[in-house]
Amino acid sequence: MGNNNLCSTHILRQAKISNTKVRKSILEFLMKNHGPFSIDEIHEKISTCDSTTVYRCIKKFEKCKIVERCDFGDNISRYEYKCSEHHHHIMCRNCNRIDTVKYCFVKEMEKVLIQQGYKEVSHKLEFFGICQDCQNSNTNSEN
Amino acid sequence: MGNNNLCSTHILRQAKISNTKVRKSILEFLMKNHGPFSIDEIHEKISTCDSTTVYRCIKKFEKCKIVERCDFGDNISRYEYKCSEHHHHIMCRNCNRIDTVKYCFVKEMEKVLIQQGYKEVSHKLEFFGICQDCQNSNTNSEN
DNA sequence: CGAAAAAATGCAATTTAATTGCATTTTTTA
DNA sequence: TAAAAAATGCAATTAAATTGCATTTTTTCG
Repeated sequence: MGNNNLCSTHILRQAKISNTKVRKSILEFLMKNHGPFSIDEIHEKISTCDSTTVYRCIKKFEKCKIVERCDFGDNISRYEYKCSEHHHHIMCRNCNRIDTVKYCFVKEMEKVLIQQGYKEVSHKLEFFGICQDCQNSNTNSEN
Repeated sequence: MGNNNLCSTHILRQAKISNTKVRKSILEFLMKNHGPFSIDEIHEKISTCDSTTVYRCIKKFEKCKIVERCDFGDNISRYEYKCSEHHHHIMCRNCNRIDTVKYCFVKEMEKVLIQQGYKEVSHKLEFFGICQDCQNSNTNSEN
């Protein structure tokens, strides 16, 4: 088996999680292919395992920061291999096609997207952090 | 009944949708209170109607651009009255408290949030538009 | 290496946000 | 004010995601 196998194995080892056949398949699929994928899309490619297992693997990957979740507001979570360069996405409101956006200042980015041929461009931006109340009280709801 | 009632009635009329008791209650609640709310939260306040009706009203409001949907990646849609000034949100990763963010350049904004006392600040930014394929073919999946 | 411990998997069942169908009620039209 | 159109309540359904548990695979460590 080739380089990719070694690579995925290495990543799993480094994350200190079990190096199973299913995890390797999922990780290799995500590493070889661009763009965020839904659980269903991943499951279709990794046809050898149950979809529950995909859910569990991806959840583990997310916790280990191997993948990142993207939300496009259609109640379907999509996941992407967390590669080096910071980027965003654009989804067509009509066909749901997802493209990569490499620029990073909101208004500027929208202009570039319009130049690229997209129309009716808008964006969703949400922030996450730990608020002061939570910093003071030590209650932490993460498991 | 006071000014708020007139106001919500006017908005519904302007949107050319029926001016019902339930819709007025929901709209007035959203107009009086800041921050995006889940269907459950709205339903608890508008205790006189079925939750299905809240879903349907909010969907209608969204279509008429009276409210805007926010996604924080927890599989719960939240809705906010679409007031004049452009802004974003920050949700505490621990307690899910949601605050308003009035600034608008990503990295700058993160700095301001950190100055405001938030820690471990990150953001999610997704774009939406109509891609060239969809502009060319006239298939439109919206109903 | 090989047995014990730990972790992952498959399958079935469950949870929960959201949607749909349909009879009834309310609102709008004219 | 009567007819038409739209909204509502309730029950049932859909679909993404989660959980429990028996079985299998992987890891640990003597």
